[in-house]
Amino acid sequence: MQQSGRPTIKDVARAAGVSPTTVSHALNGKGVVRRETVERIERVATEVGYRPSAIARGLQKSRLGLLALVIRPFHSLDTFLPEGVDYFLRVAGAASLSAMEHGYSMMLIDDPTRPGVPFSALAADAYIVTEPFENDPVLTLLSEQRIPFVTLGADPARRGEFPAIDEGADQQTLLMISHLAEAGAQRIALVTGTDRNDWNLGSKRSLTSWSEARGQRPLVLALPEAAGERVGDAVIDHFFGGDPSEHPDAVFCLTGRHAAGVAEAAIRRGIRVPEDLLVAAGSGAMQNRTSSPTVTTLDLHPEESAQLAVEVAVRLAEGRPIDTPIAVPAATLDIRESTTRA
Amino acid sequence: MQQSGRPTIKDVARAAGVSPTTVSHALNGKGVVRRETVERIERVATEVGYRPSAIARGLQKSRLGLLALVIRPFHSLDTFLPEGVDYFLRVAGAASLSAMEHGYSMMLIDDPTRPGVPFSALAADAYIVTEPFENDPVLTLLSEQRIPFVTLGADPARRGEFPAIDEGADQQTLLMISHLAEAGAQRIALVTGTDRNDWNLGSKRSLTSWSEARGQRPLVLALPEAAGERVGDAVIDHFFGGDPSEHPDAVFCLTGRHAAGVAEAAIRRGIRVPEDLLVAAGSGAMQNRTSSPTVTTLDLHPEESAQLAVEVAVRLAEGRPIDTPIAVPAATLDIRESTTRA
DNA sequence: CTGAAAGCGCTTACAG
DNA sequence: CTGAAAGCGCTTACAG
Repeated sequence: MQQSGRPTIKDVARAAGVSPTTVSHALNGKGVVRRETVERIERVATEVGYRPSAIARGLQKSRLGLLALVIRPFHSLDTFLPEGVDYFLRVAGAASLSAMEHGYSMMLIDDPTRPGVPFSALAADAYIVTEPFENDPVLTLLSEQRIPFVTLGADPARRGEFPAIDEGADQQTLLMISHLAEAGAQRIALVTGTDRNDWNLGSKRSLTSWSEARGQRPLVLALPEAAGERVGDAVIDHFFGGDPSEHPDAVFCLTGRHAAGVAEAAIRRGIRVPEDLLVAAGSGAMQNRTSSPTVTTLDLHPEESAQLAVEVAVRLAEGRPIDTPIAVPAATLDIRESTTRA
Repeated sequence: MQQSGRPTIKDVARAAGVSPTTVSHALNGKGVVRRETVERIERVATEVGYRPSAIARGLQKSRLGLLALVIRPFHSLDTFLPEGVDYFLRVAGAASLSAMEHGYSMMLIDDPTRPGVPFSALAADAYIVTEPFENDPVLTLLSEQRIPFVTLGADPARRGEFPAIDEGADQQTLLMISHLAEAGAQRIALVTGTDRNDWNLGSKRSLTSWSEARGQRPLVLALPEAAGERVGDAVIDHFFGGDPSEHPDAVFCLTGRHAAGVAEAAIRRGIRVPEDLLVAAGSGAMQNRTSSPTVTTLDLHPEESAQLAVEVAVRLAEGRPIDTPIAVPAATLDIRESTTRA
């Protein structure tokens, strides 16, 4: 029956005394097969432990039932994911679960344009690319190969060219700026990461124009995402080094860990939070809710976005139309102690 | 050339004026092909944007270059991953990265024994199953189908039957018990989760025999993992309700979030931590390092374990022998304020 | 050095 | 209602 490996459709056919065609029909509910035959085939199939090969089937339809999530900053997050970088992992978890609900599996991959990537890394039916870089080569590759994809956040240089779940980082930044201003901030500094994605670039643009509209020199500093809390002193040194009239009274860090470090460093150096300095984060890290003071963050709703991305990816994989523009979950504020003055 | 979809090996062959066989040989460095021919074929291949189909290739070798990570408590973690459940996500991240380094992609899947799972969920070359349940049907399925797998933690009912990265939860528990005893604990209570995995069952066994050896009635309580910090009051009520001579002076919670809740509830109710009560966690959550007091945890080294699991899975997928027993990274202690008396 | 043929395990017109 | 045949895109003996 099964000489070396798994039983195939032929084994089932032989054991049931029918042709492979009929087995296929019976098991897939295609064509017309007599009731009894179907039942016999099903019985035999489970007896011999038959399980159709996803690969062989994939070859027909050139679809594997596989989605891929490209976490763009995977490597800048460091070989081992630092604790507290919740955002991408929450996206990955939600996306995987959601994919299964749609009948797909989800692959987690790094950059598929690197030489020597596994072939399987390009075998997915559709791709979700999180936080693409400016002119991201991954998007270029996928679109050249006509492989369907959707991005989570836009390629800042090619916004609108590709399907995207994208509220716009500038939009999100504005939400936080307004909150800080309402909370009393006159001079807001921004700390971004260094990856050239929309999240970093768009926020900078947004803060810059806000500052300039008020006749202020924009206070912006870019520091590596992976540096985490360690950036605290560097940020304080940078913004509180020179002319006191140029000191910010609020610091908005795009990453939660940067914000945690800044709040800690400020307090350690006698700058009270929130009395002297408001501190807020773009993408919340766990410690922002437990630190003292707790830190105000944006909630980017990673799970909802991931679910939406999966939905779009599935439609693309199946060649079905997508609703455009895609309605995106809007960022909301989690207001905490660090921006709440008594 | 490429009528509807991607170019195939035939398109390349035609464009290069050779047979598909020669293209295959040239591109894979198999057989003997003249230098110039190889170069011409390579040139043509990139010109037409040819990329071999991982699926077709997979059909030959019945290998896709795909690994799968089955996160067993995926659903008990809830549809959306609660923040702070670091452990499994760190495993997932490290495993995905490590897989790519070995030339494989990594799929994240939920229970592949559920009816209606995508076929692709069973198409991986080898599986990693994290924290299998007692007599886990996933392991039964995989082993029946002769699909290679390795577990992260053992099936408590079938320890030793399958390849496993497994230090043994009882071992790990003992490490923490010793620490608590050294820190002055006389009576240690244990709070486990409710999944029937080795982590929960082995710890209970370990604490039970330790208590009984000292002539004490074991203090053990099982509460759902997903309840998180909310269990705090229930735990305090349970252990501090009755006879004061039976009150614990240390609580060891297997999950970090349980521990965070217990410490918070204790303090709120006038039980000082660590003076009156030591609190510790098995698997650290982020907030354990930032809460006040910070909470002592075990470090289970999820990244190293994940890497090791990938290595084993790859060997299994390729039919290579594995070193047994597998040398496992030992849990270590992260001693913090909650178990440090002045 | 190169290619025709068979085959991997399925599905899908098509014919009976 | 059932099956023989072709084909999905590759690889791999084998023959020339």
